[in-house]
Parts: sequence; C-alpha cells; structure tokens
Amino acid sequence: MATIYEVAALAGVSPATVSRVLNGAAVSPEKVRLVRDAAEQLNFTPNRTARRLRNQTSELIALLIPDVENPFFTALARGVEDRAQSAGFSVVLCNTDDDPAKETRYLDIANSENMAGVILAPSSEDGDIRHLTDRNRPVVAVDRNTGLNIDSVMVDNRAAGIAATSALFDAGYSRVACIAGPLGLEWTEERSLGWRQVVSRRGDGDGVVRPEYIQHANYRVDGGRAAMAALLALDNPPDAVVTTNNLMGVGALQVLSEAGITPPEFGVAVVGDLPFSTLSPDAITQVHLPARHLGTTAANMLLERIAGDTQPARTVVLRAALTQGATPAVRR
Amino acid sequence: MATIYEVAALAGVSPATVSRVLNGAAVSPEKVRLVRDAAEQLNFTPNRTARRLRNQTSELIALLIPDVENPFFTALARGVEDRAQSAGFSVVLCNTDDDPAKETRYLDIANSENMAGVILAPSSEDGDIRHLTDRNRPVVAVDRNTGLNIDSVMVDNRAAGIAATSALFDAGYSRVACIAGPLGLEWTEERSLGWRQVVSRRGDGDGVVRPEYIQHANYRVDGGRAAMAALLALDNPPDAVVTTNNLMGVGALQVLSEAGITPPEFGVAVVGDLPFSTLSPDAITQVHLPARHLGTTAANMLLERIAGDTQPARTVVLRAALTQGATPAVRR
DNA sequence: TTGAAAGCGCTAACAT
DNA sequence: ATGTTAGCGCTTTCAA
Repeated sequence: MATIYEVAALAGVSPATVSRVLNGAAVSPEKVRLVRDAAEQLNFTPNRTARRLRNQTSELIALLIPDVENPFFTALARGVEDRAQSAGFSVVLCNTDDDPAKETRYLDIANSENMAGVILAPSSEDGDIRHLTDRNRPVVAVDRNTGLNIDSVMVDNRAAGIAATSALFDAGYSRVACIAGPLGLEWTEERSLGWRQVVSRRGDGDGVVRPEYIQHANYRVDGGRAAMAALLALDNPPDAVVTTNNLMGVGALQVLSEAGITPPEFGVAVVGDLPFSTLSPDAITQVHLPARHLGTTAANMLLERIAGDTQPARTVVLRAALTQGATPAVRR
Repeated sequence: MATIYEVAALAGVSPATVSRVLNGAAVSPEKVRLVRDAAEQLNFTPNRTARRLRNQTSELIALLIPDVENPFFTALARGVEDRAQSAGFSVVLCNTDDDPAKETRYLDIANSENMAGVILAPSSEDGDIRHLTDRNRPVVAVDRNTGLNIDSVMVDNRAAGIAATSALFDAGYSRVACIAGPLGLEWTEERSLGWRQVVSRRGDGDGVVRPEYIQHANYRVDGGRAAMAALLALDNPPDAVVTTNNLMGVGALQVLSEAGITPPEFGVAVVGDLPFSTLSPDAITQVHLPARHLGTTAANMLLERIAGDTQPARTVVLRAALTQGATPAVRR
C-alpha cells in the first residue's frame, strides 16, 4: 500500500501537502493536481489506522444489538445505517446475544478502536460504558433503558400494549389473553401492563384479570409456542391473545395454525411487526414498532453528540402505529 | 485512557516490558505481577489502533452481506460469528444492499482498517478485491460465485431446486409452477433449472414445460406476491409452486392465504427457510439451506488463510436438506 | 531478562 | 502556501 510519502515523492511535494490535499486544506491548484495525479497513479488509499491513531477518532459507529436474527433489530440497524451513511459514517454491527459479557467486550472494542460513538440496545440495565463516556465517546441507548444518564430513544411500550389489547376488544373479542416475556424485563412488562390495564376495564369478569390468561415465556418463537399451547389447553380458553413481541407472535400463530385455527377466528394482536408472516398481513392486528425510525433517531442524536453537542441527556419516546386486524366473521 | 508508558512508570519497568507481558513474551514472574497490578490499577486497555498500525493487522473480520434483513444472511452471520469468536476474532457486519458501490466502499474500509480478512457474499461477479489480495488479505466468497480465484463456499443450488420440485411431485401434485428470481443471477437460475429439469421429466405435459408456469420476479416478498397472483390468475392454474428463495416464498404464501387457500391444499416448496412462518412449520416443503454452516465453513477457511495457509483456492459446496411438507388431503 | 530507540502512516503545530 | 518535525501508542529489533 502506498503511503503519503511515496505520493509526496512522486508529486515532488512534502507529505504535509499531500495530507492537506487529502483533507481539503489550502493548497495551490497546481500542487493539488500534482498530488491527485500521483495518488491516482499509485492507487493510494489513506491508511485509516494511522489517521485514527493520530486523530483519536474515526468515522465508525458501533451498533450493538442483542440479536441480528430478530427482524426488529435488523430494521433498526437499517435506520442507523441510512442516517450514518449519509453523514459519511460507516456502521459496524455487533451481536451481543443478550450476553452482558459479549456486550462489554464489544464496548471495549469500540473504545479501543477509537470509534466515534456507540448505539446500544442494552442487554441489561447496568452495562459498563464508563470507559467510553470517560473519553467523551457518545453512547445512545435505544429500545431499552439503562440506569445511565445518556441520550435514549424508546418506544411507548405501555401505550403499545394498550393499543393492541383495545383493538381486540374493539373487534369484538372478549376473553383476551396475553403472552408476555419473562418477568423483570422492562419493555415486555410495560406492554403486558398495558394489556392488564385494558382487560381490567373491558374484560369479561368485571375488572378481574384472570391470572391464567397471562403467560410468561421466553421471548422467542418457541416461548410463544409453549404459551399458546398452554392457553388453548385451558378449561375456559381465551378467544384472543396479545403477544408482547414479534417472535412470540410467530410462535402463537404457528400453534394456532397447527390446531386448525386461523385468525380472525381467534383474535391475535402482536406488539411488533411480522415482516415474514405467511398470513395475509391484515389478518392480524399489529402494533407496528417504529424500528427503523428508532434507528434513524438514535443515529441523529449520536451524530449530534459526535459533532460536539453537549446539552443534557435527552430521552425521545416514539409511538407505535396500530394496524387493525380483521373482525371475527362469526360476530359480524 | 492509560497507555503502556503510564503502566510502565507505575510498575517501575520499561514500556517494552509491559508490551512483553501483554503479549506473553518471556518476562520474570515478579515483573509480570508488577505490570499486571499496575495495569489493573490504571484500568489499562491496550490501544488497538496503535497496535494495528504497528502490526499491520487486527483481529477483525469483515462480513459483507447484501441484506441484513434477510434471515438467510443473518443466520449465515451467526455462523461466521460463532467460529470467529472462538478464534478470538470479532466480526463486523456490513450491509451492501446489493449495491456494488457500497460493497466497494466497505471493501476499501476493510482494507484501510487493516482488517484480518473479509467474507463476502458478492453483489456482483466482478467486485474489485485486488486492493485486499494485493496485500495478502484473504477474502472468502460465500453463497455466490465470483469470477475470482479465491476460496468459496457455495450451495448446490441445482440440487436444491430439484429436491424442492421432486418433493411436490412425490406428494401428489402434478401442475408444479416456479417462482424464480430475476434472470441473470446465478443462484436463482440454477434453482429454477432444477425445477425445469424435474418438470420436464415428471410434469403433466410429457416433457413440455409450460412457459407460463415460470414467473420471474424480484427476489423479495413483493416479487413473490406478484408472481403468485399471476399464477393464480392463469386459465389453467398450477396446483403447486416452488419458490427459489425464502422471501418470495413468504410472498406466495401470503397471497395464497388471502385467497383462502392453505397448504397443503395447494403445494408450496421453498428453497430456503421460513424461520418466521406463521404456518405450522411442516405444512410446507422447505429445502433448508445450510446458512449457518455456510458461515462457519467460510470463517474456517478464512481463519486458515489468516494463519498463513497458502494452498490453492478451494471451493466447498454444501448441500441443502429437505423437509417434506404435508401431502394434499384431497389426494389421500 | 530487560531497556533504549526506531518506526508503523498520518496530521498539526510551527517555522518559513 | 509549503516544508520540517514531533508524536499518536504500540511492538520489536538491537544492545547490554
């Protein structure tokens, strides 16, 4: 790989001048041409590592997500990328697997690689980002809260749970169950609290929320499957279900399909999107989480910080958008 | 951020000794302890940028994929990551959007960032990786061929197309159509050639392949939707369909569902996996592409090259595994 | 075994 | 406007 020294030699100027041309500082037009020609001829690409060591920063943003295989996070990633690219930054995606150790590892890498900043969907509330913040590397939290005083972009999870549940009642269902994630994760708890709130007001039993109608599962497809199976096996099974994320929704729909039940015969509302649903997209109620928008917003905030913005930490809360599913035919 | 100089000062040794301790060179036990303690105390993390500038390499592998939102590629990414992590390498995921310009950009970044190697699912056959190969940076192609003489890991696409189509005939369908990707992309053409081969042998019309039974679409969900709609609108519609990738399969199933048709009433075989199908996983025939395995294999080859292996370029072809869907009830 | 010193490629004072 | 030079943090000869 050619260096600025070789370019300088060929162009008959000093390395500093080459650097200036590269970085758009004032250089006489003739020398600019000389340098550009030499660079072209030598197929010169500036060495980003050296530049970085010198500048203590790079045009690289790290995006840490818990699961690249979850469409929600990939959509978010697209949002980050779109925004970052247009600002001349590149995004490296790191998969934390919801494992705090991996997360820490990637945070350290981002730090010691002198990346410009980090967007983090935290796997726990107490990740250690001090290494970064100590060096003034901005970190923006997305989708999940941290205990830290940093910019964050969240979804109104409670409202999403309320919207999903209300839509089912509106459509005429009356025994609405909930497949929620594990206890202790704020995002899923908030969504199921939304469910609880609506059910206690509009449900069958006059404000009584049947405990067997809420199932806690791992938040993956198999969790949704198990929970749906349990609901169907109840003595007095529900006639509709809210799932607090996309993957559990997939599992629930699979089990229904295997039982020969197709929405809207049984009501299904999912908090999240089902981009690869093999059902007609409007057979089910979806509370579309603004995943991509979450990404662009987070990237925006991060870029502002990188540019030197020092205002106090902000939290932006985005709202989900409902797509009402079909009404059960039997009730028409 | 602390540097080795500060660690050295605190430990009362030279920077060289600190470096030796970090890299496991021979140092007296006492000094090792001294250095470790000092490092601990200062919360020292070696600066990877500096290390890289010096060593001309890093423990970073770039993985360039056309679409992070496609489950096939995310599964592949997981494979790469698993293998890479266990070898102490980190993976950065770059999304090329099937755009040769973006691909080139990321290749240049990988190069000028001194990454250890690149795994590339090429967006075209003639990407320019000379910058990398000139510097002895290994590049492994995955899923798609390049015109270049490099290691590659492929799928037997023809066999996958044959398997999908044969499975439908075996299940009793006789008018088997094909939803294929755009002409000119090798992977999808190979799969549809597999279809053609089987149909010409086992189809209704004695070796005649009805031209209206093959639909070329973009390879995304909406392409699958349009193609399926066109097939259903035919005078003599098919009773089953093969799609040459996962996303078009999703689109086809959506349209069927909207038309009130549920497999196995209509046969569907998909080359690829439907991890988020909302149908029972065994209602449809899937030719499972070994996406993850593709990733681990590519990572293995790349790691060997990074370790200095110089044997001639190899091509590994992996085979897909069939999951037979249900048999149409009406034919039982 | 340990230290001194050079150098990876670049940029930014500083001097001219 | 341009050149000289120091230094970013690390590793690795070379000498001791």
